[in-house]
Amino acid sequence: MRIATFNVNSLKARLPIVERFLSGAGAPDILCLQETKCQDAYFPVDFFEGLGYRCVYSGMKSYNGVAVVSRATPDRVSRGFGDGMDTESDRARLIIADFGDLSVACSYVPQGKSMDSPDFQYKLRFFDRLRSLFEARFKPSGKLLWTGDINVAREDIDVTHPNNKRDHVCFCQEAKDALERVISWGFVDVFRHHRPNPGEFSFWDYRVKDAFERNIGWRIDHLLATRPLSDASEDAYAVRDLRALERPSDHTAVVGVFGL
DNA sequence: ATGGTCGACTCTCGA
Repeated sequence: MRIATFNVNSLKARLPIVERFLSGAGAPDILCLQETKCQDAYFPVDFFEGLGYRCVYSGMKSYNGVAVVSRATPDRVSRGFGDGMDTESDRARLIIADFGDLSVACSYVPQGKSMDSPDFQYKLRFFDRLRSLFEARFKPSGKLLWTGDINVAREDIDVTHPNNKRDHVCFCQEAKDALERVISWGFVDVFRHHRPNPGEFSFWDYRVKDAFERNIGWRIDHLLATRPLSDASEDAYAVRDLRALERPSDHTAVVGVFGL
């Protein structure tokens, strides 16, 4: 089965691209969406059901918003961390869906704005809360995929110009350390396992001229799998075709193929 | 290359 993650930067604006992705060859069985920017009351349920998919979602006005779209109906869904401290933003940034013994955590990790911003502290806390949630609800010996826009590039090969980004909220050591503390709970970077070479990106900044054409990008959308799940992984790839369509998102979809 | 653009929504913010 295929599991994909895609930061759509407004679901409404990207419906034609999502439709193409879900209708074509290699359509994912499970698609995790971020930055839907869509309130729950307006989520396009009928659009997805018309394509043969179920959907669960957690959005808010204007910003954030995540969803899990799937051919199968999830057995259980949770929104936010459920730690008694959830804000509207938290609930619109994390949704977990269970499909039998497979759990899929779809997250939109806060970007952080700048290292001296309170938003950056929120980002660091977000990672800590994710680790606590994984510790409490899951086991590294189970099948869990943590995916989404994680907003951290792990290594120098995950960005085009690493030396210009040492103070960036998505590349500074503090952010990397926070991500690594979650990964060290028991995740394998499935995409990097299958694609060891530089130049594999999932995000190209709109503000950089011809960023996609020149491949000036970042790998910040991740597929992180517990060992039993990564052992079942057969391939992973970024769907560059979606960027060739009209009005592309600044991210593209990243797909993992699993022998499940 | 965070100078730049894009989307949602207010006339600016977040990314």
